[in-house]
Amino acid sequence: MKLPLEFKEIFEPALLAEMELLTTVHEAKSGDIVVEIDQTVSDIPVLISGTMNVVRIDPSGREILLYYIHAKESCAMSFTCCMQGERSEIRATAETDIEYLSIPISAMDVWLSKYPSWKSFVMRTIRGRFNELLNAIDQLAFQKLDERLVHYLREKSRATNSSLINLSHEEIATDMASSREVISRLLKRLENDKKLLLYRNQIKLLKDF
Amino acid sequence: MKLPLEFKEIFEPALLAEMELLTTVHEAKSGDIVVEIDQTVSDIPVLISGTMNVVRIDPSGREILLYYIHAKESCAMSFTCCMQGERSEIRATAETDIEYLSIPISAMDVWLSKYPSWKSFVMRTIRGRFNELLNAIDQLAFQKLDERLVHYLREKSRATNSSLINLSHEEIATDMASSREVISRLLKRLENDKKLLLYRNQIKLLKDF
DNA sequence: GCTATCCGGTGACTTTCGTCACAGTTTGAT
DNA sequence: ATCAAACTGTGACGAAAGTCACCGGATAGC
Repeated sequence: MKLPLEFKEIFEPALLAEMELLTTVHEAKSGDIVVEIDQTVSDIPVLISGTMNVVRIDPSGREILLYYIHAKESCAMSFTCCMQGERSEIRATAETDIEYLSIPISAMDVWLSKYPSWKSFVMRTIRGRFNELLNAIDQLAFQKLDERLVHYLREKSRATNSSLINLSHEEIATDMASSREVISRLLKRLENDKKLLLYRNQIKLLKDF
Repeated sequence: MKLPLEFKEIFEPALLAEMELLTTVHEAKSGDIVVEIDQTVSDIPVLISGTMNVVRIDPSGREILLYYIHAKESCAMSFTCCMQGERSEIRATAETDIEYLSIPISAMDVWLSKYPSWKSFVMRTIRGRFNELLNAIDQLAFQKLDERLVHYLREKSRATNSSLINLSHEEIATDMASSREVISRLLKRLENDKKLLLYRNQIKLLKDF
């Protein structure tokens, strides 16, 4: 039995049985790319454990972090994308070490008609991603960089389940489509405000962050 | 026969027959709100003719235009949202006078399992909206306001199918989450560059816009 | 016609953010 | 141990965008 217990609460028994037959469990190490941009997606990952991050790289190569995918969630863009045989617009990377179920597109297509619990899972996932994107848009359109930085650190902390964040200022700047010096300064201000502590390649979030 | 010819190319005959029975055709005037924020959506609009716009209003009331919906397209957010009985996160407004098919959620749910052409329509729509949102994010994250303004005017022109744009600078500023004075100045610069002509409540885009 | 309101234009100023330059420290490779 | 590379900190400057103040002209309602 490869499926985790939690899945039994989400999916109906007949579907679980098919899953046992048709899907495979994969692992990836933190940093591994799971879905690459321009790749034609033929299998859909559903996360069993760990976290993935999803990054957009625009046509001229500029990069920005969109959101995280947590356990028991999946990549909505991949659904819709591979169902039409299109290429991925985003990159999904393992944020932590992860385990995921790889679902062949053929199965996913059939299940959509056959199993209400799968249909509802797909719709829930898509809805979740829409909301994350709207969130990202709110952030970009309305928040100043210092607020965005706080939000970024909170999400990162949640994604890695730790108040210790292992990133250089440069990496944060890339995720936020900003520049290293600006991020350094904002972080320094947060440190002065006793919200966090700065180390080399590491940030410790304090209680009242 | 209420369904437009174009739909026959998209949907299979059996589905078209059900559509005739289960759906109703509605009209709305330019400016009418079709889907309101926080509204629980029980019917999904599929555009027959005209254009709708989709606007996000963040929790603190700030507003930004996300994208347009053209004929033979639908509102992906509504799909996923109403399938879960959730409330809408966005507002859809008639940009021009429109005609649309109103599809009860119950039908839409059944069709998803029953008709491949409907399933593929839904997936195509969702994919399209994802791409529009990614587009909006690219714009916000990477483009300067003057480039965004040009992009905005192009899209508006496409949405209304006219090179004459009837908007005050204030309205444009709202759509772009910016301020009136800034937009006025940028428009003036575009006029000096012979890209457009400015009138009261109206902008005429020139050939080499 | 008269007036209140809306709309566009513009100068002056501030804030926010990005860029350049450079320096000191840590780290890793040889 | 030495040296190069990576990381952080910071001052100085500039560009982009937002804000404030005010103006004159157009428009709509009466």
